[in-house]
Amino acid sequence: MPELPEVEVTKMGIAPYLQGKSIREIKVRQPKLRWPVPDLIHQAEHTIILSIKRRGKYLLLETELGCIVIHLGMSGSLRILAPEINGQKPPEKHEHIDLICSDNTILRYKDPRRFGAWLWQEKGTYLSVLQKLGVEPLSDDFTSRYLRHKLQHKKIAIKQALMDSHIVVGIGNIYATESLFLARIDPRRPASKIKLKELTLLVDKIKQVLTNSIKQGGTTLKDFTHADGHPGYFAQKLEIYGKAGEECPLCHEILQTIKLGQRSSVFCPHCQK
DNA sequence: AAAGACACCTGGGAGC
DNA sequence: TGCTCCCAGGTGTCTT
Repeated sequence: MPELPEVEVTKMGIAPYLQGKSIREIKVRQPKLRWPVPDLIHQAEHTIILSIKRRGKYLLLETELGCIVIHLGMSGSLRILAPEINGQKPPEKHEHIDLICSDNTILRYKDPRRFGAWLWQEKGTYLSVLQKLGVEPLSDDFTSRYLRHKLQHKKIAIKQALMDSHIVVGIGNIYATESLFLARIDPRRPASKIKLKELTLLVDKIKQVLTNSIKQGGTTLKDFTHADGHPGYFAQKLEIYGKAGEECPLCHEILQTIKLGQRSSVFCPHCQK
């Protein structure tokens, strides 16, 4: 499930193959994603990919006329088919979109659950989904003071607040679970009740976990052109995510699982207060 | 304004 | 082995 590190690694993986290339054609085999793929996306055809950026979990392919905005949802992945490496493989099941460059390099999008999105943001206009996003967790704007300000009237659990992209982007269930464990904060606590000192530690752990994860993913970049379609990132080394019922790595008590905002949450009742 | 529920979708695992 | 059931997950939108 792609969270910020996976999207960042994807960006780094595909950028060298796409930057400066001309888009010959965008082939949409399955337009029914989270939102229908807009016809206007074809405006990107015959333009140059100027740069590839990331905002939250969105990838932005910038052209002269606007931006192709890609979200991987929870099962989406991108890979590169380069003519000299793996040629022109026919698309397989769930490979919904090809972005074909004039030199025959293909950016191929696969998304079995179709929770992802391909959108078009015309130059000078702004998609509301992008406008509403909160701060980047790895930027200097993401501080304990910012969090305290955003959370001061929030009664929801701190874990849900961390996963709210209007507050801070890119943190999903995995990294929210992990960073709260590392900061030893109980995920159920009301967001407004977390002390500034705890928020400082939490912000620090979030940045640390995301940075480490990007570093690990960066070692597997070559996989973006592997013929088997491996998306180029692997399960990261996680402390407690997905380990309910196992022992806490710190105190060896049994890790508990609860539902917070319809999402399962693992935590250690002994270490996280 | 804030919080909770819900929808979207498919693969995979559990249980029978 | 094969069927059914349930769950996972991101996030916008609708309801309370």
